[in-house]
Amino acid sequence: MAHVEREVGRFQDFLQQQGLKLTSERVALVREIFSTHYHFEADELLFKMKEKAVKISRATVYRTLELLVKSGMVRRVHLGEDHYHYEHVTGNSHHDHLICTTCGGVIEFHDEVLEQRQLEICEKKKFTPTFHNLQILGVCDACRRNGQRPDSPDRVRMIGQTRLRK
Amino acid sequence: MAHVEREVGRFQDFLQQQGLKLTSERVALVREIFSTHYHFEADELLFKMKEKAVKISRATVYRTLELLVKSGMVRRVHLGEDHYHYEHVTGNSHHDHLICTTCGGVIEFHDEVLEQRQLEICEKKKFTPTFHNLQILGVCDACRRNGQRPDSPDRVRMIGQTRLRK
DNA sequence: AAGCAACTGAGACTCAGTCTCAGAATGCGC
DNA sequence: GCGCATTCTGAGACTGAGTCTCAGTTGCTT
Repeated sequence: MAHVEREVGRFQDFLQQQGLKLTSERVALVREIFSTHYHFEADELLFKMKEKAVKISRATVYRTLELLVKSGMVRRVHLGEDHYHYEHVTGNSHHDHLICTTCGGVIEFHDEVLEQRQLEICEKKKFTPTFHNLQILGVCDACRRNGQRPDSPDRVRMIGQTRLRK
Repeated sequence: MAHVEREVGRFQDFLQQQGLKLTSERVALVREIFSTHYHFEADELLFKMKEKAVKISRATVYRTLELLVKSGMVRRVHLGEDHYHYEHVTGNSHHDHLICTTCGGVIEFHDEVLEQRQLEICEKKKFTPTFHNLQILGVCDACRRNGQRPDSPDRVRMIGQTRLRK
């Protein structure tokens, strides 16, 4: 919990610095975000707040997420679905994702070799990178053991669209 | 043009094999897709057809794209925007993307070191990969020379949302 | 404590993508 | 070449994530 309050403080600093205000809605959202979910969706957050009988409108959820992204405390990521997900930014630790197309689970990893090689590629192409985004889709250990075949004939559709939906 | 007709043939083979029909709309779309655009959006395609006075409904565009994806001739990709893009699948050549957040341009690349390393990571995590997806966002050579600063204070918002829009 | 800028909620709006269904076209069997 | 089941198409309603607007509210500076 102390940890969560530290995040609230960080956010307050950011807001103050921008001439913005720390409202009760913003505090509630930051607490919710940093007390549990590592990866989450905007609608999920909206739902959780409603569950807790804290009334916060959709517009406010999106507005606050935008501020959190600007402040660098939260990052917006694509996880293979057709809408955004968000995740905490802990320190500077950039990482990428393995996404199980069977259970929807997400495994994070960070690999220096990969990072370095990407920089080399950018240099070769005279490209100045600011950010990157790698998702590897497939089947996790648990799902594979449960007899899920990773390579069904329909795999293209699975990955592209429906599998992760709903 | 002969090249385009070969793609039409490939699509016809696929349709036949699935007990589906080769309609004039499908032919027109395949021709349009494979005669120019390497990367394209569904709406862009819809617009181009309207421009050429070929009347094809949105539903048909999306349905045909779905079939092309299933046939393996086209791939659905995320290019950092909040909706899908599509690209040709030429042979088996998988590749990833450098995306310029200033001009919206896309540079493709393929790198075996990167591919290999990803497989190693998956192995270590007991993850069975089927597909992956890497975008590196940044500023291309031309835009950098034009004095665009890659690291503006607003960079997070730029990358995450607005920059590529519209 | 006042005042004003910033904030909020409700709901209208947008935009990509999907679905439905009645009418149209394809192509297989003859 | 023709009939006809099957598949396709277009129009437009629908969905769901996300954005915008505006009138009323709240935080914070003085």
